[in-house]
Amino acid sequence: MPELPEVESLVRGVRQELVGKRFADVSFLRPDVREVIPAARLKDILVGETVTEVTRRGKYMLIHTNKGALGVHLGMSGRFVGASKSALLVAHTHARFEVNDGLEYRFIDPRRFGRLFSLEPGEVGSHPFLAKLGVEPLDPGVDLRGVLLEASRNRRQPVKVFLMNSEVVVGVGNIYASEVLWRAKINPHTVVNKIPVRKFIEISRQIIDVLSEAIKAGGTTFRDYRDKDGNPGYFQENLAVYGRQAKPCGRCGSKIVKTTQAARSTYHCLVCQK
DNA sequence: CGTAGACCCTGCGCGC
DNA sequence: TGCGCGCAGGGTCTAC
Repeated sequence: MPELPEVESLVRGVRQELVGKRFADVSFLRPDVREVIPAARLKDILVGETVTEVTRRGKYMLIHTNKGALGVHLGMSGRFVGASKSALLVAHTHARFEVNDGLEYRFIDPRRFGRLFSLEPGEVGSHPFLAKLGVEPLDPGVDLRGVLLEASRNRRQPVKVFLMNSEVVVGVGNIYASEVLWRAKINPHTVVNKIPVRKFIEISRQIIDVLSEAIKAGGTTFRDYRDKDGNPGYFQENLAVYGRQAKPCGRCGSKIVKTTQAARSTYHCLVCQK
């Protein structure tokens, strides 16, 4: 469900509302999501503790206290939404994080591809889920073009699959990978180490531009992404190819085609993406 | 080491 | 109306 812009939008909202507040109670409605939830450790880290900051690493949201952090990944269908404590529970609500003034956050995830886990203080760089993640594309200190170029040297996979490899660069998921390549006028099926070096400037620039624009629009709600208030994002109105099979390309008017790569849908224009 | 494919799980829209 | 099928913003594990 969420890619980097959706998680970033969520993180900003949660940060604004939670930093400085204290968790009154935390409860888990089932023992596991994707893995077993470390319930006792999370209660120790959160209950009675003040939220010091809310951060993002790739598609992970991290809610910190002085005792450690709660890690949240939304998977494909996860939501992390604020609600009043007395509001009815919707199906697939797996965890409740109660704050001290009648508010709580709920983790809802029908497919259970998401995860809830604990981090010890200072473990952001070494936790098994985070340690192997690639660079943050929107970090101004990152030479994105250089990283992509270097990582592509020994790879023979299609460029779209390559861009979705979170061990190289985080946050580029199935929607934005197609969008980036349309903007860069590159066919998603092109083997990545056959792409001319000069084109990596354009690829990296479009990654940064697309993700930045999507964050400004509050993310993309193609099916069911929602922010902490249950509101959708609006970037879907700006999608050039994703979900637009058989519709005209906004640049050349040719039909957008839908193909499959690594079991995921890919969209591109046959004419202007070479 | 790099790559392809299976797999995890539930819900929804579609065609019949 | 009811049912089966395919598909869904992700990530990990295995076999080659």
